[in-house]
Amino acid sequence: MKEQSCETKSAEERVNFIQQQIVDDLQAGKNGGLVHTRFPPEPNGYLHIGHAKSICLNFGLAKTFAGVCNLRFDDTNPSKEDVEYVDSIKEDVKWLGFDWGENEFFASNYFAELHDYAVQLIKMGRAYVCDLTPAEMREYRGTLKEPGRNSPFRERSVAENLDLFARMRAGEFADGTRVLRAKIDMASGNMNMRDPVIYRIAKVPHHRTGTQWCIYPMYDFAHGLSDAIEGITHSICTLEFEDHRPLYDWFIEQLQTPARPRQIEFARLNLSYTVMSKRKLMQLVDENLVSGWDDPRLPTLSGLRRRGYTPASIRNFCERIGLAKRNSMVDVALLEHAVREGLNKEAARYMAVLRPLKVIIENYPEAQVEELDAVNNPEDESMGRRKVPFARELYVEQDDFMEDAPKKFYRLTPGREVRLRYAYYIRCERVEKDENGAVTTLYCTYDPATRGGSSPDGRKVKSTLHWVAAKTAVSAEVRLYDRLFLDPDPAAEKDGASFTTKINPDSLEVLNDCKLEPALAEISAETAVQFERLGYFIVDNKESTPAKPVFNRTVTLRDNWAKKAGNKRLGKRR
RNA sequence: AGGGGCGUCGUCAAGCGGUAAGACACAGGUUUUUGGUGCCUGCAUGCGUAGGUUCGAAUCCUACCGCCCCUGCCA
Repeated sequence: MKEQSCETKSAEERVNFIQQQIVDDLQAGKNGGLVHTRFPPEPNGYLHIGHAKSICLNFGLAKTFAGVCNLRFDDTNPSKEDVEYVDSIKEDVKWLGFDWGENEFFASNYFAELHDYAVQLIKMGRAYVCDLTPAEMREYRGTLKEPGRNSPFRERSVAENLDLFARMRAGEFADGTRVLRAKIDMASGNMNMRDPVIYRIAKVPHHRTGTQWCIYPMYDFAHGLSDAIEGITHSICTLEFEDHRPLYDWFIEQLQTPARPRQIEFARLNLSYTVMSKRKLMQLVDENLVSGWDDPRLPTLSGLRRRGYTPASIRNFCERIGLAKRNSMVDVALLEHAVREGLNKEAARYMAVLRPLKVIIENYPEAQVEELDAVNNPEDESMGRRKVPFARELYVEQDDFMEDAPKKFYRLTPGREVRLRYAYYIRCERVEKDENGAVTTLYCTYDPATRGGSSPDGRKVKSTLHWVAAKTAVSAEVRLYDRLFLDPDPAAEKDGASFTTKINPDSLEVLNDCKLEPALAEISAETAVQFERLGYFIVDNKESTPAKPVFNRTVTLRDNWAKKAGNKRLGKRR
């Protein structure tokens, strides 16, 4: 052991606790050396970044152990599920970058087998039909501190149970009048073992099996047995299912399934400044607090996609957050870091002015237009260069000019010379204001010797501004997104106030008169770009048109100036 | 008569009896035609608390304390 500690594992080789357990199983010779996982969403909502953690985990495990990962829809409750969701789930998993090949399954495909397993349990005397009402059943169940009582129907004969269950299936009884229960232990400290319901009557058409069934299996019964049917070796789920594990094992043990899957639990992802539960996401959508499941402020995969997050950045994020069993809250700053890191390398740079301020270069020839040379991505030579038109009338950012500038402000101010990126040094000579005293136009002069952005005399300039030539500018709408909630943990509702009261009123700001350099008109809806000095943006995949381009801000660039200035007026959220 | 889990930096997270990795955040510095990027530096004598075992404890033992989950015919 001493020897091993000498060759300590590198960060790359370090494994999380689930990988460790799989390695242990493999070394113990279990499952014939195979690893087979599954990602089992219920098609009753859209996937979010918490699901991404699970997807990356399950598909990742399969990959590292040369195994397989199934996509299985856990569709055992037709009243809540819909094909709309199965379609969106498939799209999202694919987009995230995972391929389940032929391994697309549905728990509903196993309804016949599951039914047979239930019959088998009845024959073994391990399941019975119970006529208690839901209220009665609750009463019989006991409480956390007190044992439950046996149902008066617990000792029905096998023959009677078989008959009743067959008639349940045949549709003879109304919803809620009878259930099939496993006969385990009403006195168990684990509530899940107090004769859990395994089948209920629901005369509801199923999105895949139609009206073929009017009884549907419960999660605990269906899930583990579906795992067994598919030959899953490691069934990864979240912490709240930890005390369902004895039940999971019980069904598999009783029914002596050929495959013996093992359930392992991990802590689900919580992200600061957002909500992750399907119920809460659904509420935001239903109450029109957001524009839909793909609202760019939501942590849904469709929302993140529309916001401009890349699959790679999300996978990267999932890699970095680690895996453990303690409940935790990951700082959304880590997600933002992951997307900036990726986009810094990949995104082409362009110039766009969000809040235009007119600049007139008085000594620049009236009709002249120059094509100036610009680098597409300083991080990646191979992305080449482009031409940007420059002319007498330009727009710069309102934030980049201050008439009475504090000493630390080194952008444009009267009398000061700054650089227009890839263009010239200009000096602000005077300003024009409207009747309210607001600056409307900057009159500047340029130095023709500084073409390209550097001066032959080596003269320094305090800052470099982005700009767009007025004549050739493309007008666009730009949507500035910020975190949806003011509270780092809106779901906690500590003060008793609903999470919906903590929505950030500034989570969306729509700018209608933005000016883009012409090259931006050609950008496709899938291509992330950087607006220099502002952030990363993407064409809105729903509402942008060639006539009226719409860009969404994915994330701002880090901004030390705004941080230091510590105030909004000086351009905090640009 | 309760059962099941979890406590290591502001936030995640390694650590598996040999003397506290890493990331994000934060704070400095430096480079820079993006106040971006990159680079450098700093950031737990401490691992929920208290005892114990040991040459040696975040790791083992005991007792406390704190937090999360469980009483759907949801998953």
